[in-house]
Amino acid sequence: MGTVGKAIFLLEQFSTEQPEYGLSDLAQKVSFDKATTRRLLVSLAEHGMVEQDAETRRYRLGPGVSRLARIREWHFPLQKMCAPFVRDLARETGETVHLSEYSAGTLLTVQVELSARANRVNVDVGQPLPLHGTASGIAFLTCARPEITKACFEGRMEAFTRFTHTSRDALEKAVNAARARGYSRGDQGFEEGVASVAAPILNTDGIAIGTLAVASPMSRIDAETTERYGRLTMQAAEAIACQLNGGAA
Amino acid sequence: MGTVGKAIFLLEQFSTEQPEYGLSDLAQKVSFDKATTRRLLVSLAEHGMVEQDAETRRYRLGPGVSRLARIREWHFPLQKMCAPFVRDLARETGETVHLSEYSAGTLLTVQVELSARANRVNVDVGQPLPLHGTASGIAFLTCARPEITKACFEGRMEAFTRFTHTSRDALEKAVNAARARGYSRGDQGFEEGVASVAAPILNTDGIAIGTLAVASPMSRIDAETTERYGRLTMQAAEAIACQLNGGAA
DNA sequence: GTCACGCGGTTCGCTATTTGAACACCGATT
DNA sequence: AATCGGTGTTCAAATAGCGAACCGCGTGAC
Repeated sequence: MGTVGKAIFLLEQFSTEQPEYGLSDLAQKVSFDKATTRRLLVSLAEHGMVEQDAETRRYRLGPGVSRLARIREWHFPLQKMCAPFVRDLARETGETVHLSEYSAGTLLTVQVELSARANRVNVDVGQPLPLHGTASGIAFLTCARPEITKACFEGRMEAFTRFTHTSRDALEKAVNAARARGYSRGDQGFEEGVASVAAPILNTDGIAIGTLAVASPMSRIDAETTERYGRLTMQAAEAIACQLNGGAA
Repeated sequence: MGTVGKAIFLLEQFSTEQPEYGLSDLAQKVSFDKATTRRLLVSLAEHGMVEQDAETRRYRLGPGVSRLARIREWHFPLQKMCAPFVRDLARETGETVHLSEYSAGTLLTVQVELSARANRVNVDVGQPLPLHGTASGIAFLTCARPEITKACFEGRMEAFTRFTHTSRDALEKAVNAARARGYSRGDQGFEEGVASVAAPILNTDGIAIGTLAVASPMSRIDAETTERYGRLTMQAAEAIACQLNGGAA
């Protein structure tokens, strides 16, 4: 791994559950030398990508990352643009809706609108979703760049539940079915008792950049509602794509 | 400059005005070798910090930066938290209000609420504000970490207008006056015809992390309104700090 | 058509940067 | 005061980065 790879790897250790690290913690977690870790952190800190608490000496993400993100959101306002669609879909279905964006091998949850019901599916912002094991992932694979699909098919497929597709064959079948249908179904592939539908959000070239998904407890779901949610999700994803790309159209 | 420094420097070239670069453009802009630039970009792309348009082959900021920013905002929701205060202050004053956060030597504009008046001051999100030349900067310096103040006093002070403080003496006087007053005044130090007041936002240690500022056209401002806006800004900044740090309190 | 230019991308020997074990430090805790 | 858990620093060894020169491709001039 190159030096910048390591530096970014450090940044990626920070999460909502673990937003701060001491030097040694972090060095151990990524198994770099303490000295190395420190030099990287100092470099990052010089540019505001991390900051060190003056008192506790612990490190956390700095203002620099927010700055970069604002620049990106400025000319590619995925989140802002999708917010109303996500809300509407959540209202129409009464279920948890989440929006994900593809990044470096997985789908990252960007936005979540939780169901108002007591029995609901919880998804966290920032949570990565495996391509092979979720409705979102399968929807994404229906229109992903060939390299990505290939890498996914050829990689190891972890089994999250006893329903997870773990063979290339099974996955390919699921993807093809989803492609034909226009939306994907995920039956407890990632978490037992959860059924989802998802549709890809396409860019101008017809390549998926992310997905929109509805996740419900199995108990509330039958073939008919699945179909209904699937259609709604698909329509919302298309509307998003339309606004993202065309503007008007 | 170390390798990670260079990598981040690349990221910092992207801005709202110039959100995309070709390889050669970028290499020339930062004056690195093309090969170097490319290697860095590839490393960054592997982690989603930049992405390359499949068609035009140009590079832009990737989803990775948004992800990191979301993690940061999650446990340090500066922007979300400040939004209502910024709006209220804008409503009370009828002028443009902007919130900045300190990062790597300057204040970065995080949020702007523009005045509804036709004749108003415009500030862009992401715009960096020099410490020595703006009301925000001076407010920040009243409670900055000593190293920062020192570096600023000893560094070169660019003159943006004929009113900019360019000597250590003048700046120090302005900072001291602001500290005594509780808020800073900036009279056309950055842009002619613009008068601002600003107050620092402090962390638990009493160190400034950012500023809140009101910017008005000179024509609408007199000593009395300046004083009024100053007080309002100060109060809002204190309220923000209180909520950021204490929670309740 | 073809020539030359500009562009993205790649190669490979040289060298400077990074590396990490060992060490120094500082503040709590016993 | 001695031990522990942590941050931060040093320096010879080695690894990773560097960049001039290179390829291949598309484009526009002539």
